[in-house]
Amino acid sequence: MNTPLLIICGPTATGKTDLAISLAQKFKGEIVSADSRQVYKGMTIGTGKQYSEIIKIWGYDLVDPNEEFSLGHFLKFANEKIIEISVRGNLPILVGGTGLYIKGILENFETASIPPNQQLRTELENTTVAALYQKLRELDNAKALSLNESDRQNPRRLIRAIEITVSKENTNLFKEKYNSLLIGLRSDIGFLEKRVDESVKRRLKNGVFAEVKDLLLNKTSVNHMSMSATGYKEICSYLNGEISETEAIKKWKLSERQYVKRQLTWFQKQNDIHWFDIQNSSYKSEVEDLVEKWHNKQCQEKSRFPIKQ
RNA sequence: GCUGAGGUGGUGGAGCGGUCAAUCACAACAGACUGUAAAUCUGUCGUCCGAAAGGGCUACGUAGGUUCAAAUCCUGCCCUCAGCA
Repeated sequence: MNTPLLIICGPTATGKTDLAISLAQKFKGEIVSADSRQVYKGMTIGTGKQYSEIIKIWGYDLVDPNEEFSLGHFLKFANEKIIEISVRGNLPILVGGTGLYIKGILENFETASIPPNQQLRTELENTTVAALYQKLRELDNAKALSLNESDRQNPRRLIRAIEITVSKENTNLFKEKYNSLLIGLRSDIGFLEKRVDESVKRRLKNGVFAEVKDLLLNKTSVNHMSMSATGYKEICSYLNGEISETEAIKKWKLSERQYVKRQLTWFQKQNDIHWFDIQNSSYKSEVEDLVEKWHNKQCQEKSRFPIKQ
């Protein structure tokens, strides 16, 4: 029998973690965060981490903001964590807004374990998209043809595709299979925008500016991926004197809204998500009912086919 | 009141007689996504008809004028900004 895995996804500022905590209490769960920016130490206020005293949340503070972290690291970490939690007899709950990370857990990404090839990336840095595409066609024509019009013009994707063809690494390292239930939280865009604005306000009050200042003082490079996070990016521009404080806040709010839309576009396309509107006052109990049914079924099967973990 | 600069699409800002429905950027809208994913990339973007090719209409403060042709030249008027009174 496959490991049960409860997943809570959706755009930012929908209360995913709050919901997860309450479900974890009810169903004896532990949370694994699927968030590409909460992995960085010291990025707490801006990324909206919610440390909980009652429920363990894994996946926060995994690396320094100057370190590399990406899908491959996440899959390794999260898959191990989920199994551990399950072995412990608890329910693993994966919570987050990083769509690719969640997809990576659910599907088998064969090439996700191939690490970046820095030398190659530097070499190809200034190559035009046309030339990159041409190169990919020579190396792996099938792959090149499989790319859509958008990706054919995306240097980052083209370089990665080339990187994979050149790689000698073993693939297929993350091969877990889960019995998952996906819960998606969302609402109409106007409501979500309001929530996002409030959340920005709250984080300002909680001292994000000071947090970013500290990070920069601790030698975090503005060019590092961690500092491309929404809010951090804008605050860095302000601290570097490129824009005013008011502008930074305005841009931050804007980026948040745009991010919400991108997340909605992504998640809308994913299959098997049970969607709940957070404006619906009874959504929490509806989620609980659904999870309970699913959870009971998992438990029954477990007792019917007991296997040694 | 005088002098100088300027008024362009949702915004910033090019254009300075024809190839202009107007470079570009931003916003907006739609979308893509298999180790950077809170990243990156694509398409649309005055309006109407059309599946498309294409066509019609309305537009560069405003009213006139010059010209075969005006966002671009000239004049009046109305605004904005800067300097002087």
